[in-house]
Amino acid sequence: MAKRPAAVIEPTVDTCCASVLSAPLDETQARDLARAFAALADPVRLRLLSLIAEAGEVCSCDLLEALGKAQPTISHHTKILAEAQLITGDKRGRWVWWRVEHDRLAELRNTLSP
Amino acid sequence: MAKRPAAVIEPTVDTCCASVLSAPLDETQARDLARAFAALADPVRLRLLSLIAEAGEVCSCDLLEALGKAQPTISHHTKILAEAQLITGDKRGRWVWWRVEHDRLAELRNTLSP
DNA sequence: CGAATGTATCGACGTTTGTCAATCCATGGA
DNA sequence: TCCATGGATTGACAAACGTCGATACATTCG
Repeated sequence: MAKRPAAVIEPTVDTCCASVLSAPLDETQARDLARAFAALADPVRLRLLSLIAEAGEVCSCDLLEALGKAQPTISHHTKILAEAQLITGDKRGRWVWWRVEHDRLAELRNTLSP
Repeated sequence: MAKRPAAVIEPTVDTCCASVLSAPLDETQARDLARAFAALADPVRLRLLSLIAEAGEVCSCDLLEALGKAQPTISHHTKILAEAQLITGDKRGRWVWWRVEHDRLAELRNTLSP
């Protein structure tokens, strides 16, 4: 399990999003952050994310049967997660391989820190 | 600023929610977590949360003018945040004083940790 | 090339969500 | 007791969202 490429990650973080707790957000910050959390506000997307995280890399076809949803539905959800930069897709041959953007996840985590 | 009562907080944490990244979520976990993130997925609620966090304690009347929304709208949002256990309201006299549930916020933060 | 297959896009449908005017409830002061 | 005030609830409406069948696009294989 977890054939993630070892990775050293987590260098460039928290240069993007303001913390919710440190100072009142202006409307733009609030709108952007809300959009990011909205990507996490769906059970199918959370399961999708956790499946990708566990496997390291997954192609959409695997997600289909794992989640019991129609193919356009899965495609819809991967798109939303990708737009939120929580996953990225790599099209290799006929398949798209998805992996988690751990840096982005850390950014979001930081917005909830004091 | 920040007249928070000193507080020692952050003792009992992470006994509630499974991490999104450690193992695939089942449908129940995913549904509950999604509901929690949905509470954060609205710009008005994020600003509300950050206003309460900054002030330590705020009554709804102050939030009204700060956010430029009608009173039922504010009431609606505080209810959703309270149901998600992200804030708690204390009715003292005629006013309700809101404060942030930092423990709950830490729980959510942990669900995004590896 | 043409058939097969993995994904994305489109269109439609039912549900959920954010918003506010009107109203109700509860508390405190006259 | 009566009135004033802060907040919650109700009802209505428009916008956004999740879902899937049909279809289009792209790549691979024969």
